[in-house]
Amino acid sequence: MRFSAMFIPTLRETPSETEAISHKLMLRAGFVRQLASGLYIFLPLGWRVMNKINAILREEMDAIGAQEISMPVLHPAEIWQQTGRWDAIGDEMFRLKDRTGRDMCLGMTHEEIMTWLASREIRSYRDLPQVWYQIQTKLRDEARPKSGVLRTREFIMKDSYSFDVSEEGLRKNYQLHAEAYHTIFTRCGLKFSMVESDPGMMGGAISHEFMAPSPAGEDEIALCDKCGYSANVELAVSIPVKNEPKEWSLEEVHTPDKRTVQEVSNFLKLPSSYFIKSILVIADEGPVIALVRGDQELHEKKLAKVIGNHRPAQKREVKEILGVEAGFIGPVGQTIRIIADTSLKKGEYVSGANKPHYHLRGIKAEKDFSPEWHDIHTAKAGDLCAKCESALRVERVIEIGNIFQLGIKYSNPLRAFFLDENGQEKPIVMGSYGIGPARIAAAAIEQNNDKDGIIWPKSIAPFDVELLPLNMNDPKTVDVAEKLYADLTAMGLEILMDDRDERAGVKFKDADLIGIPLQIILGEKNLKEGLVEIKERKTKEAVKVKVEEVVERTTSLR
RNA sequence: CGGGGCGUAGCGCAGUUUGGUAGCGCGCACGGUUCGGGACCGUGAAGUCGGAGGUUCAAAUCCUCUCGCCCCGACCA
Repeated sequence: MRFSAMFIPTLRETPSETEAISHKLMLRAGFVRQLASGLYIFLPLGWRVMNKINAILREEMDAIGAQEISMPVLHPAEIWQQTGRWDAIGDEMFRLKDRTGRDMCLGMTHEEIMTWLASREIRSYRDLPQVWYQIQTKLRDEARPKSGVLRTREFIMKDSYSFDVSEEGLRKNYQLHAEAYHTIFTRCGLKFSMVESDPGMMGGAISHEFMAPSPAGEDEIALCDKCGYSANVELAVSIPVKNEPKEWSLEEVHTPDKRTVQEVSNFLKLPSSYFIKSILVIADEGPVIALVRGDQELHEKKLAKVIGNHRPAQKREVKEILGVEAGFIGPVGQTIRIIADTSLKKGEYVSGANKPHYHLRGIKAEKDFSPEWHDIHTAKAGDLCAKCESALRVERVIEIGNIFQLGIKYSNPLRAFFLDENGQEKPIVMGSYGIGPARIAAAAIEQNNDKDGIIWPKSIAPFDVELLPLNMNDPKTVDVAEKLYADLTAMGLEILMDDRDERAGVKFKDADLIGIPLQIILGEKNLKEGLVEIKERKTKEAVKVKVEEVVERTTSLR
């Protein structure tokens, strides 16, 4: 491609109202433009990258026997009503009516439609297994689109669905997908981890997420370098570092106006890990006290799994229900339901005395209070791995893919049944598997950039090589450039030739910004000696090479 | 949905406090000089100041309403 013939609107200045590096660089380098909040236009360069990624997705999906199909984006409501998600999902679903008044929605995902197809077409165990996938647009009315292409309202997703006769078949397809995903992300040049994840509303028992480390991410994962344990902090379990034992007998201590853990900790000159944080929440069943150690944070979702929907109590409610203001509540002598984090089972603690301006020191679990024990704290860096007790690391990550074992959650309500060898009717056992190609692109930029711009991994770069004939008014430069362009193209390389009548500086700046992995620089002086420069975008290292050797050297570097 | 910020030329911004009829840099067009890391000189085009209503002799500026975008949080199948 000739630069002059391609629409590459680079920007010298960073548009304001952008935060994520990938967002800034995609805009500046002319890969995307924003249409509205959470809606992006992919320009020629951006679309080339997307297609590179999609080609890898297709190759690896085909390699595990998945078959590409294409499903509508507009769905009738009935199918979503049958699985209950029409009602379970709120404002995030785009809904509309057709001209006859029929309820419709725009697909946020395709479990329902894929299962509908299976329910109509799959009758016998002989028809199974099947794996179907598509690379298709999804629409979600996100509460908060953000970070450029990372969280949008309309996005392309590679989604595949496996259909099996048994759990065993599902596990096999699940495993195949996990392996394919490893290959895909490795090929795309990403650093990533596969972690245990919370299936959430997707349903099913087991799910994993593929996470690319980046400060622009929205999730956090806990990692153990020793035993390899890795999980989304949504469900990661950890053991807080143990306290030195204390020889305390139970006694009240006067703590005038000291309410927060921090205040009492400073006042008593005791680390916050010796305190019990008592948090009153209002659940559907009524008030519940949640206890976590003073240096830990309560994990709302873990607590929700135990007591269901709940909200923090207001200050006024604390006083009404417990008879003492929030700063001085504690577990001892309570009659309402108490859920305590398991890390409090051992040790001696300080907590509120349920009496204004007093705390109790020397509290022991089971002796002074008897709660229900659950893991309800948030795993944090420095906590110990629940499996091998070495220190955990916590990393911010971008979710680039996920895999779910759905089981019969969708096949049952949609009556996707088959007859087994014995003529027995059984629901198809399903899995679903997603990858966001735009997130791969964004994560690749987040992980590979410098002050000058993007540094694309070779596999997903919009072009293999950028040719930079510096002076388009020099006939020799143009001749050599045209020849190299033709020869390299003939070798199967994709070349972007900056044939614009621009100054050298402009071409260099744009080339670095756009981030094509190899630059071949044709300067007048070098050409007089029969030389050109081959420069790696990543290292900025350049070698001078004879014109005749360029094709060979370039193909070997690629 | 809660909190905060911002809408002035394609982009980045000043002007708003204290009303007086819109400006700078980049980009763009044309001419000339330049030509290995975002050149220089000159000329020029380009803005219903997000929108609607109001106050006023006069509104980018003050008031009311409204739309949009960004950030933090909640949410995220």
